[in-house]
Amino acid sequence: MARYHDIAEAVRGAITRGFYERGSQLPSERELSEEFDVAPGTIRQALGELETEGVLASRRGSRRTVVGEPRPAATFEEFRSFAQWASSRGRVPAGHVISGVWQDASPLDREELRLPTAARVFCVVRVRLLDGSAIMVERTRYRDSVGAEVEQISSDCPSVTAWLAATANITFSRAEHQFSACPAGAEDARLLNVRRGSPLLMHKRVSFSRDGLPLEWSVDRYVAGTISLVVDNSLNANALRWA
Amino acid sequence: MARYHDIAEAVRGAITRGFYERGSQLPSERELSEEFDVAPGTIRQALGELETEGVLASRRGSRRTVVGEPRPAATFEEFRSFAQWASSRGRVPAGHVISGVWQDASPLDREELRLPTAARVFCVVRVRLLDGSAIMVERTRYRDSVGAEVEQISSDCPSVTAWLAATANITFSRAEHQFSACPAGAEDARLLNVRRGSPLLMHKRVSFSRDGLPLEWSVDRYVAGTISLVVDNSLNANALRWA
DNA sequence: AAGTGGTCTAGACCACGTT
DNA sequence: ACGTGGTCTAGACCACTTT
Repeated sequence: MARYHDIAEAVRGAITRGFYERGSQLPSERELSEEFDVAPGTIRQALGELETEGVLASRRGSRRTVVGEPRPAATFEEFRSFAQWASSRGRVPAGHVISGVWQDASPLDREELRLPTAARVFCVVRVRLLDGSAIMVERTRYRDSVGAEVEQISSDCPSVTAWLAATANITFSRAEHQFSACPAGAEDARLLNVRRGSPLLMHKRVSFSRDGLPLEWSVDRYVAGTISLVVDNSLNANALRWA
Repeated sequence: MARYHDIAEAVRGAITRGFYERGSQLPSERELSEEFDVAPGTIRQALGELETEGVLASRRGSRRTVVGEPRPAATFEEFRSFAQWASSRGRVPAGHVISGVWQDASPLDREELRLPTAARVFCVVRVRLLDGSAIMVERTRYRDSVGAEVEQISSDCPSVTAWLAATANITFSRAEHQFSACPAGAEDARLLNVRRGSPLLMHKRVSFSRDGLPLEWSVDRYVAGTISLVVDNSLNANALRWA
C-alpha cells in the first residue's frame, strides 16, 4: 500500500537477487528518486527501513553502501506468539493447560500489570510442545479483562494470541522481554522431562495493548538447546539492554 | 543538534516530569508543530522516535495517546560493551585475559567472519568481573586486522571496545546476538567458580563495522542470576526472532 | 570543488476512527 | 462530517567526505 514500503521491498529484492552485491554501492538517493519517480523524501523513508534492518549503512560524501543479506523481517507477532513462530517455520506447535485458576493479585502482579490494591488475576500454567516433545513451560498471569476471555479457551488451543485477536479483539502491540538462565525446579523437571537443576532459558515477558495497558505477564522456561533467541541491534536502532 | 531530536527529548522530558500523564493524550501533530514552530514533518520525526521506544502509541481519528514511562534509551555501545554498561551503572568492571593466541580459522570462523579459505584469527579467552567477582567467561575470535590491534592491549584493560575506538579507529556499528542456556563445562566451572553443569546464560555475538564487515565473533557465558538481558519490541519495531 | 546524506519546510491528499 | 495520523511532494540548506 505505502509507496515507500514497496520501494524498500524492491531494493531488498534487488539485493537478494544479487543485482546489488554485498559491499557494493547503491545509487544516490537523488538518482533513486528519479528511477522510482518519487520525491526524495520517500526514498529516504524506504532506505531508512533497510538501514534499521542493518541491510544498508549510509555514509556521507561518499556513496552509501550495500551491507549484507536482507533479513526475513520477522514480524512482532511471530516473535510474541509461540504458535505463530512455529507454524511459520513449518513445525508443529501444540500445548496443553496444566492449570488455570483465579487468584488475588500478588504484589508482583500489581506492579507488573499496574493493578489497584484489590484485583484478581487469571493464572495459567501451560506446557508447549514442538513437533511432539515438551520444550517449554509457561506460567502466565492475565489481568481480569483478558483472563475472562482466556478462561473460555479450550485447553488444547494452539494459539491463545490468535484466539484473543479473533474472538475478543484483544491484540498486543508492544512487549518487554527479559532473558536469563536458571536451573529447572521440581515442577519444571517433571513437566519438561529433564533433571532437576538442568539449565533452562528463562524468558519473562510483559505484553501491552495499543494503549500501553499491561495485559499479561509471563515467565517461560525453555529446555536448553531446543530454541534460542536472536536479536539485532545497531547504532541506529537499539532495543537491548542489560539488567 | 537535530531539531527533531531536541523535540523528542523535550516531549520525553515533559512525560518524565508528569506534564503528560500516563494514558493521557498528546496534542495533535499540527498543534505541536505550531507550539514548537517547526514543519509538521519534523514533529512526525520526533514522535516517531518516541514511538519506536514504545513511549507513545498513535491512533488515527482519535488523538494519540501517551503510553508509558520514557526509557533511559540505552545506547548501542552500552549494550555491546561490558565495561561501558557496568560503568554507566556505577559498578566496577574488570577483566583479565586467560589466553590470547593466533590460530588458523576454523570452518566456523570462516563462516561467521566471512573469511577466505586460508586465514588466521586471534583467539582470546577473558574472564570478566563485576564488583570483584567473576560472572562471565568470554571467548572471542577476531579477524586478523582487528586481532593485530587487540594483541597489543594490556591484559587487564577494562574496555577493549573503548581501546579499539580510541587508538585504532575501529568501531562497531551493528551486532547480531543469539541467546540460549547451557550447562557449565569443565573450563567454565573452573574460571567462574561454579559447579560443572550449573546453568549459564550463553550469548553468541557477531559484531560488524560500518561497512558490514564482521570484525569479531564471541561466545560469552554468564553465571545464572548475575545479569539478564532486556529487550523491547513492538508492532513498529521488532529486532527479535526465535531460532 | 563537487557530491552526498541529513535535516527541514510548507504545503497536499487520503484512510481511518470517532462523533 | 470532522479531525487525525500516514503518506507524499518538490523543493531548500547544511555538514561532511572525498576528489
